[in-house]
Amino acid sequence: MPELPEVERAVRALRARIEGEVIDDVRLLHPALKRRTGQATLRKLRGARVARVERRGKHQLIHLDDGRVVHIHFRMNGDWIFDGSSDPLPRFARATLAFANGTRVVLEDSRALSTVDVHAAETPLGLDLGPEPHDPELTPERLRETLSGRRVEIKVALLDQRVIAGLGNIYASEALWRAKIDPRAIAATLSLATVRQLLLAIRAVIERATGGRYTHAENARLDVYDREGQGCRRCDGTIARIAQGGRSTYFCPRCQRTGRRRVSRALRGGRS
DNA sequence: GGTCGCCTGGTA
DNA sequence: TACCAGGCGACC
Repeated sequence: MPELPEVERAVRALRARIEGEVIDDVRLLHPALKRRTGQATLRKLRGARVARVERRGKHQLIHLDDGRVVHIHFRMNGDWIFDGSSDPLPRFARATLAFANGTRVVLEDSRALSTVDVHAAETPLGLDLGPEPHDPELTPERLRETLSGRRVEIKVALLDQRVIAGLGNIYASEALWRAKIDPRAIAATLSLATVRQLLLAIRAVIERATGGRYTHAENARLDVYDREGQGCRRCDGTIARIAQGGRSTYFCPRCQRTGRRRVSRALRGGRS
């Protein structure tokens, strides 16, 4: 479930439940999670109070009043379930955070790729993230500057969290469609005008999704993602799916032409 | 810069 | 049975 709007939604729900509350018990239920964080570290969380809950990109940070930070990333499938400490655990419960007031937060994640880490106080988190999409300091000029050093395809560059924090595979495809940019265009070659369109598109697709949730049942508002073989909503083209960096990209080869690479006749196969 | 592995499930 | 999955870090 996680891209920025979904994580934002999760963070807000988490904040409403746990800010100011005292931790009673934190448990990791899956071997992959236990491998990352030891039992002793978890035990020491007891009695700490949650000072504030913050999102940075797709990371969720629970700041404790002693400066420690519980750091959660949902990866592909994670989500929060809020219930009471004696309720039966959901099938894919991977971690639980129980609080003194009886609130229980369950990390549910069928694929078990989510991560939970505890950072010591006064320690840099090392998230290495770029600006948030709505950061006013993220101007077209600055984004172009960032992209100017990248010889990768623009779709691949957009998934790099150091370029823009929080953008994921769905919205990268959606934004490129909206801006009419070929996802295979080389990032460094995009003009300032094109980057300006791209930034507007990124903000628009995220804006549209905030508070929403793109499950399969509800993704009717997606223009290209998961629409391979279906008609483009803007032209007579047909949505195609290609692989970039091991991920699926959906796009319309007919109307997403900005930045498209010219292929020489010789490379194309020698026809005159 | 590109590919693979992590995990496990849903779906064609 | 095979393929695909909203992410990311390790590896060549």
